[in-house]
Amino acid sequence: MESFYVTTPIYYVNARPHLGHAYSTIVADSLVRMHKLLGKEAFFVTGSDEHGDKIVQAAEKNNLPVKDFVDGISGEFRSLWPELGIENFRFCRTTDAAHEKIVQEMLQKVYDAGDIYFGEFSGHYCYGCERFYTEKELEDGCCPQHKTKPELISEKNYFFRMSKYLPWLKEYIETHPDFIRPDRYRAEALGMLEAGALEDLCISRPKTRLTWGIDLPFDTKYVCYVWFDALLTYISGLGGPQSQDFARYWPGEHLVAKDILKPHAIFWPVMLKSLGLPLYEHLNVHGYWLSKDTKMSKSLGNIVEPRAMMQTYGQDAFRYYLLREMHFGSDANFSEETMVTRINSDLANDLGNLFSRVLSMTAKYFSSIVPKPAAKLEQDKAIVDLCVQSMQNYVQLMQVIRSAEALEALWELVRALNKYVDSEAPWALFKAKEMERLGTVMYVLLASMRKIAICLWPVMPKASTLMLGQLGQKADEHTAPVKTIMDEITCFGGLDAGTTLAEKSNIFPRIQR
RNA sequence: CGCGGGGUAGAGCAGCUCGGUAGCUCGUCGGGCUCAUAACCCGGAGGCCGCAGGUUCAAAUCCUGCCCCCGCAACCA
Repeated sequence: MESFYVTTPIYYVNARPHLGHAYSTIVADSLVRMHKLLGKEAFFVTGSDEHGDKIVQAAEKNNLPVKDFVDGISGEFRSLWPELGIENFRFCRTTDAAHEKIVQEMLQKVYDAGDIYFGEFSGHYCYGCERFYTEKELEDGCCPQHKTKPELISEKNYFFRMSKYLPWLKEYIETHPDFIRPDRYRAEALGMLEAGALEDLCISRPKTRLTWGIDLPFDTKYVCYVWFDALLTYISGLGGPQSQDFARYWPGEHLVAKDILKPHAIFWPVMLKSLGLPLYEHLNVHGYWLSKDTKMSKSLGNIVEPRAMMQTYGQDAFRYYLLREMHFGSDANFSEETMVTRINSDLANDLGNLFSRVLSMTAKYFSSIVPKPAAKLEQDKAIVDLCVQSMQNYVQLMQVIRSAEALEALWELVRALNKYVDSEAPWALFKAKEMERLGTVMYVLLASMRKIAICLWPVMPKASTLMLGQLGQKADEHTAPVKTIMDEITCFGGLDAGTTLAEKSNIFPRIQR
């Protein structure tokens, strides 16, 4: 059986989960479900990044021991996902003993390969902030926080010979056009390399400054830099390079937001190269959810709570909205108003109403039993063709994480079916007692609806399951409804005549404003 | 000249790689149907495609300049 592996970022636990985290993770889940629908074995790794300065500071602010603090936030992340219909994941914490062990092994390996050296670094250090500032961050030569002059201090640290691999990386990105996608972020990454401004990466922090981290195996007076630690989760989540899962699932896909492009586009490939491991397949970079064209932030008070949205609008509708509204790569605006519009027009009016009208007609005309189709006319064949077309586009686009376009492609079919109902006017056929023709029309509709329900499982697992149930199909939200969707694309049947259906349907009620 | 993205109907977006009737969703106006969740279907109105030049028989699409918005800018999640 083929396999598929994807990761979300390993979320930094200095704050609670917000909309952006939810989006990344929902995309990962829908992608995994899509691949399961293609008959593959698939899962994703997500988790929490728990080391570093910021965490220690956040814990202090909350008057909690660091361990208690990270346990709390990490737990919040972990428990949120199932509420959003997200499953098929392994949740990894950078404080897990297994992870720490692998990080140390990897550090030792890079060290032994001669890619780590001990050197001196000097910079503007603010004792108040306990961090270095760059020239440009300083305001009139002073720390922007404390308005004091930072001290120019030198510190001995371990450096990773990143520069050695940068020419290779540049060429790799140039010769692999979709290694980083969409294209704009590939250009951005090349820009970082172009500038020639990247130097070797400092991968240690002296314990005099920070103890909350993983010890360097070759010098216990230092802990590991958080990114070096966190990125390795993508491998430790599989059990490390020696594991069976690694052999089976690596290389996989990465899913990140644009703010962490650099570590994933530059640091990580170089680390993998130095470790002698295969590079990931693709780095898939998405944009930000904005609120009124502005970045969401705690200080502005425009943070969107995913749990609250889910509770108000429902898990499926929330997932649909996020996956339909954001064109992967670009920023998108989040607002409840546009969400309600989407839910009402796409889900209630187009899809929900289609189910409602067709099921109630089948109840009226055929006592809710799937009729046997007779010979198909031109207009019926057109629907069958469109089914193939839409599903092909949908599956193809979902795989490259263009869910907005994918859903658009599927909705072409939904709209065409509503149109077909109108043009074929089953109620007129019924009045004219043309039962054979009526049976064909209803069959075409019901069989198409079944296809749509199957397609939607990755996006709306609960609704998909409900729809399939109403169509007399066995389904549950945790298991892909068919062995492989490819078989469904090539053959229009799949719904047996004689199947008993639900008498009515109200899966997506309109939201009254 | 730091890097990158963007400026297309009232709103949100696609089209730009490979020039040739400007497209989609929502909204709006008019009509149709009656199976349905006041839903569905058809038709209309609405755009000098940021500005100014250039190339071309022809430019939203290629080139040049300018204006405006947004993000990023070496240990920062």
